[in-house]
Amino acid sequence: VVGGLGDPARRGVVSGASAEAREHGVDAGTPLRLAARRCPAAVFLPLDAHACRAAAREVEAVLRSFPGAWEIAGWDEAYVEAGAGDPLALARAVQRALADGTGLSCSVGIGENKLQAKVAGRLAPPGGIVQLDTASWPATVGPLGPEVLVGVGSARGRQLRRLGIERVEQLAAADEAALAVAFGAALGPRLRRIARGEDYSPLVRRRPPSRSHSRAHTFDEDVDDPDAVRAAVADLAAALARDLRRRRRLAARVAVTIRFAPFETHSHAVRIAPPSAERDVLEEAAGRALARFDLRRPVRLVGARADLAPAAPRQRRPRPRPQPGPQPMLEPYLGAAP
DNA sequence: TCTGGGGTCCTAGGACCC
DNA sequence: TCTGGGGTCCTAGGACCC
Repeated sequence: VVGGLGDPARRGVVSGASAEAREHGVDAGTPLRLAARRCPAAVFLPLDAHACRAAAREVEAVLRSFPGAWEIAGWDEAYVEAGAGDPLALARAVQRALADGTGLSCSVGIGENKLQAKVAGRLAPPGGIVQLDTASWPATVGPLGPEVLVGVGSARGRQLRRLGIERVEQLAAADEAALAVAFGAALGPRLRRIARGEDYSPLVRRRPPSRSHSRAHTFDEDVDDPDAVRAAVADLAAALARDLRRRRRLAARVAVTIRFAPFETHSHAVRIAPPSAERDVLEEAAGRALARFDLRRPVRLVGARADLAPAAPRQRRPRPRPQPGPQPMLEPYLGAAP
């Protein structure tokens, strides 16, 4: 069982578990303490982010060797464009290349768009391949619970069931106006399109620059000393400043999150002008945000987030110097008046 | 049972402006 | 004194993803 610090006595959740552990009801997301109770014989290992990142890069290198467009969608997920070729043959070739190049196995989902491919991947057994298309979608996915869809987790699944929608095919046929009332004008109709396997999102070859960066820490035991909370937030702000300087990004806003026991989460944010990655500036801003909380309750988690100023544009060729000669005259500014 | 860490996106509501 | 009808922007919270 891999997860957290690898110590089931400490707070953390399971990242991944062997088939043997999964038979005991230990799966990704299971609290480590519960995992130890369900499967006392399990060996617990810490999540090794460096090893995971290194493996992800190896996988990426293998995918790059294929001619089609590809999109990296996380540490253990990617899309490859099959083009006009046989997608099943491509899937097998990807699996072989990954096994040869990295020793890793993967499951593959095939679809006519990213949504179908992803849902197919969810249905595939470890190391297996599942193919979906618009024609087979209703029979294969229709009878399943809505949580199989991307964008429907436990909360929306619960809400759908409250509306009497227990299967994907019911969501696909649901009244659009009713969905808009329940989920919002944009999200409601979109959920219905997802249930129909409709998706026109393009492959994203280049990851856009990140919009935020955050750090958080859950205490092993709830903390009711406000000074200890303040110290933890200051540490997070300092770590954030280091991260931002390494990434050459600036914070335009700093938000502090406090999760009170047992599990109630709130956040406050303050603006930083001009944007900065200086430790003092971020610490001061985090302190101001934290001051808006009433800390007379035990705290379970502290978090600090930087909302990033737009990334500096990449260096380009120097622009040609402005031509000498008459400059265009500026429009005289006229005050708005009725 | 007791719920991590790092992200993104969407929505509701309020402030503010004309 | 009690009050419209557009907008936009910001914040906080929630849901989802891996």
